[in-house]
Amino acid sequence: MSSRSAGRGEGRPTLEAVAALAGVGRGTVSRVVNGAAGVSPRARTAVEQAIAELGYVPNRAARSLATSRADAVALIIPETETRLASEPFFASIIRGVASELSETELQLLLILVSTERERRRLAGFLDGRRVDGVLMVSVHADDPVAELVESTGLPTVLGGRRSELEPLSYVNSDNLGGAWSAVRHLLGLGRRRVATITGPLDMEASCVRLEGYRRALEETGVAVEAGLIAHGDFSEESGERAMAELLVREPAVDAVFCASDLMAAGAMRALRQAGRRIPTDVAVVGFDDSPLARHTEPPMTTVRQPSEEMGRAMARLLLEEIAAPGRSHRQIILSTDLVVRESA
Amino acid sequence: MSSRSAGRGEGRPTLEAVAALAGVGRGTVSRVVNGAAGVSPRARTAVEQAIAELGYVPNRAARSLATSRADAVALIIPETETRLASEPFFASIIRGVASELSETELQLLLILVSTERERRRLAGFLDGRRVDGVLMVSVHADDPVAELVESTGLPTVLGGRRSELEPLSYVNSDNLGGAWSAVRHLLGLGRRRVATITGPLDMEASCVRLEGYRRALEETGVAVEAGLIAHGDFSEESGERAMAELLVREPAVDAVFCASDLMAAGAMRALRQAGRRIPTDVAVVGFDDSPLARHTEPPMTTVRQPSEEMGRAMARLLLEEIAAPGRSHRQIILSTDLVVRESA
DNA sequence: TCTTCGAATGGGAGCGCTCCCAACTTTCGA
DNA sequence: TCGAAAGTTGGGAGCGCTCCCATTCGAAGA
Repeated sequence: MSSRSAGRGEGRPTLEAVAALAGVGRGTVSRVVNGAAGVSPRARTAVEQAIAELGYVPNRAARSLATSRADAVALIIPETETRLASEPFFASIIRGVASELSETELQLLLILVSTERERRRLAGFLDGRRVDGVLMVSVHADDPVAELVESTGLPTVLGGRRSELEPLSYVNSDNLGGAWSAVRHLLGLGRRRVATITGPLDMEASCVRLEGYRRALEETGVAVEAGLIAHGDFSEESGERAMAELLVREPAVDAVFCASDLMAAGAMRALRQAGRRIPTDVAVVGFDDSPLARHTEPPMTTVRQPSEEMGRAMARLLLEEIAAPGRSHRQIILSTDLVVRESA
Repeated sequence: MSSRSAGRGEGRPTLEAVAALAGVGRGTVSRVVNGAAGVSPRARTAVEQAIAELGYVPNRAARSLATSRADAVALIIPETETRLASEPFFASIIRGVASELSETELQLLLILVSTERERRRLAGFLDGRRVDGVLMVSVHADDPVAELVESTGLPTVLGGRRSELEPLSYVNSDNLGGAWSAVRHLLGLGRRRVATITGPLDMEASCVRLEGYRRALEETGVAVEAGLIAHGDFSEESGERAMAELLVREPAVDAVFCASDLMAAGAMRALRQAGRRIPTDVAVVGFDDSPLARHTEPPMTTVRQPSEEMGRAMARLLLEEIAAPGRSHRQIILSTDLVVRESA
């Protein structure tokens, strides 16, 4: 009605315009738009018609301002370009999160943090209350980013945990069981000099996979030897290097369990260079079941972790946490399973 | 000053609170926060101190509402889960975009569109003016998503183009040159029965790569034979299938240029199954230089396209377009180069 | 027919920020 | 010494929505 808005020409239709056209008040339109109860069928119809006619779409900034909700969640990936691109794990997580979120009104903000600058920027961002919750994957033990997020008090769900007493909600895959079954498989094949290449030990997943390796060995009465344990950082190069070391240290090694497919691929390369046949001389098992595992020569036996489902579960948990902020934190463990191909 | 805000306890500090503490007006604080000129050094200092003391962070929703800017851009990926996870190309694009954007105040919204529902949701979203601009990759010729985006009139930059007369701004890699040099390399190796496995022909990149193949052949005086051209859809399976077909149709084939690494990996598998040695019997070249290319057996010769740089360039172009909406559209072509490994 | 109570409704009062203009200072040249 | 010009500053008026309360309208019960 105000001559002001009439004079502004091309502005998009507002709630007020819809109300005017439908011949009702703003409150009623708002109720209809938000699906609130207490609107007569007649009014509802009139409003819906007006909305359709005007092509009205609510202005989110205005809504956010009024409700102090952001209608968005952030997915934080504190990793380098290399890992992001080389590990399909992240893409799967993203996909899972996105698909779960697509059922809701929430937007997905992607935040990659690799430099110190980006970390500082993140701090300001989170304080600006631009998101209702945070998802974060690939958390290292003393990750300053994780601590930053935790300190904001925003609803948060991690993919993986920082330690056994992780205070935040998280979704994890059964790393222990996965590693255990991989090594059991190797032992079942009659291998007795079973080595392992671990991931970075400041990540809980790495430690737990190592623990699974240990337990499988112990259970079978095979001694755990320090010489059979080498360390990597999940990258292919580190796997290659670690395998080369193992070969020097323990020439009799006849199997190796790697904490990631990428490292397993590196290990396979090192083995090939050393003239060892896979799996005849040395059996290899990876972890992740990334697409890569099917391309190696021979195709890799590996532990599948349901990464897309992890993303979905993370999103679901976050939604719950946003809905009921008081509730205590929860965790979800997703099971893994061994995919037997030809490398072991 | 208002007793209201005093009574509200834990609300985050507002512009007004900063103004009160600094002993200046709202306008002055706003100017300082936004780096506008016309603030005396004294006032500026006082405001900065107050900001630091209060830990003030501007509320973005309020700013958006007042300025009708969203301070965010969307990256739309209209692809299936499979491609997203299996092609590191997307991850690199994301990384490039994110890193370029981290220099600015803009947020990155990631939108994956695979289902019809998601597409409809996207429409409402874009109309809601929740972003200042749109980035979109993997555009197919008659992509309804692209048309949707185009119809919104939002500043838009594509990764790849839909056709030669693409009206929107875009960043592309030199598909023609890349394919050309790959095939020239094969010919230089003395191969004469050079096949190609194309990508989906509703994508311009696929057509152009095929055109590069043709030209290289023609220039060298080698006839282009329909029988040597097989079609895939960028997936590994399609590459395997296409290679199998080729082997049946043209048993004498001695080289194959594949429009993606993934298809090349599939082709290699088919060759292996057929008992052909790579590259002795059949040389293979891929396209992308994805991490995968280094893992195949033998390591794959492929055309590198600078995907992260593509993401960066897209973001830069979009920033320009947002800053100067009137300007005519632009395009950037990034060069590709051949990475020679062992498969050719 | 009159009262009572719940359902439906309109619209004021913000949410926190930017924009812009009027007003106030300072600084200079005449 | 005075006025103009330039530099600063404060704060009103929104941006479009939600929240909430006062009001209105009906229908059911007495």
